[in-house]
Amino acid sequence: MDKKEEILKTALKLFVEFGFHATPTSKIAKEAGVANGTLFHYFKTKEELILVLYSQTKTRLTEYMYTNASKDESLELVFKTIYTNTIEWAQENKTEFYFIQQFSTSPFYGLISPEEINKQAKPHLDFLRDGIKAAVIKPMPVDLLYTLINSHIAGINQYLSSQEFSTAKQKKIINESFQLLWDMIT
Amino acid sequence: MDKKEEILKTALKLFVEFGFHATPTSKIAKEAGVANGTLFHYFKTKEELILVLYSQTKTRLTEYMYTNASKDESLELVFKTIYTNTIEWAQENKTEFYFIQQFSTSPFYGLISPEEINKQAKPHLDFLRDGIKAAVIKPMPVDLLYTLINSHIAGINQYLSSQEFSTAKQKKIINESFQLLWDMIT
DNA sequence: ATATTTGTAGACTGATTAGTCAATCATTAT
DNA sequence: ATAATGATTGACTAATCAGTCTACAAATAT
Repeated sequence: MDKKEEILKTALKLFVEFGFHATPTSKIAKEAGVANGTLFHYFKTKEELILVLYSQTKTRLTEYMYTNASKDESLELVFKTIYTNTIEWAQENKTEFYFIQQFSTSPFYGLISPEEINKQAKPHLDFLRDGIKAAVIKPMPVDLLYTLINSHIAGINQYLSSQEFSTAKQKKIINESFQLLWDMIT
Repeated sequence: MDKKEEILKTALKLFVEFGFHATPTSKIAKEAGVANGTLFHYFKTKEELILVLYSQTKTRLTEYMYTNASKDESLELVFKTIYTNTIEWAQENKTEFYFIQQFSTSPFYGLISPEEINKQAKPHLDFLRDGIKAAVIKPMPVDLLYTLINSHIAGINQYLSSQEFSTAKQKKIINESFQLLWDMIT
């Protein structure tokens, strides 16, 4: 399954660089070093390729978010770990993160089933509900909370990507902006 | 200049509904009720049409943001007016707002000159700098502040668009989320 | 009135596109 | 060994695309 991976990897890169509109399948195949037909062997249509790419990438991010977030710790610490993980992943996988955003604000997003969207969001919403029940997080609609947190993270990430920061400086920004967010929601 | 407006209006709608990749100029012309050649009379290329559409729409939003934000009022009140204006505009011009987001997270955004980006952001950054000087807003990089505020607004707007709220409920959400943001940055 | 520019039309084109197909090649199962 | 299955190829096609061109109409200037 080496070629399939190569196609996905190349497609991701080209979509981010040139956009969906200006990335022909022929270019993807060529740059991936496979024949035209091979692409369509693995993906029935260009659209399917795009959708698979999104689901896969989004899943990878979601999985990474919860690494080392052991439930034994305090709610704040777990939340901070998830927060930090997310920004770290975004910084280390800029193309992937940008692709997720590009996809999410495109008409393609409407093709993702509500089930899949809910499935992706569920762990986060559950976590926030726990936080409210424990009277740590302010009582408000979890959907609103979730959107607010996501937007905040997107913002921080945009800022971190806009300039070159040293690792130390970067850590400082992440810590401080976490505190802003945490104070806002608790 | 009726037809030019019609082309822009139709293009906006179609780009949001189908995306850049799946909106041929022929479809825009047809739905706008003009001939194919007319579109290219007003816009040299499809790309130019897209760029003009963005600049125009972004300018309209920026102008609307400052309506009734008289500098005589307190900083908080001015900021709240701008905040409320923005969300109101976004809610009343959902297609336009969505287009701005779609464009901003697409490779087309890279074609906007730094001058134009700075020009659009300048009034906002100046305002924030004043707020910091007046010791009202927390001292931090204005770029970070700006990004954070923008993201917050995008989030609230997304939430407001996700469900149908009554006008009263909507106002309540806007007020409360403003308070969250204001507390966060002051 | 006449000339000039500007707006509008839509048929047309050359290039490009997504996707197909028939034919090999590689791998695994029998 | 032989059969069967899946992977891979690249030439091919039918459709579509952005953009051109010629012609004419309307408005404006001289």
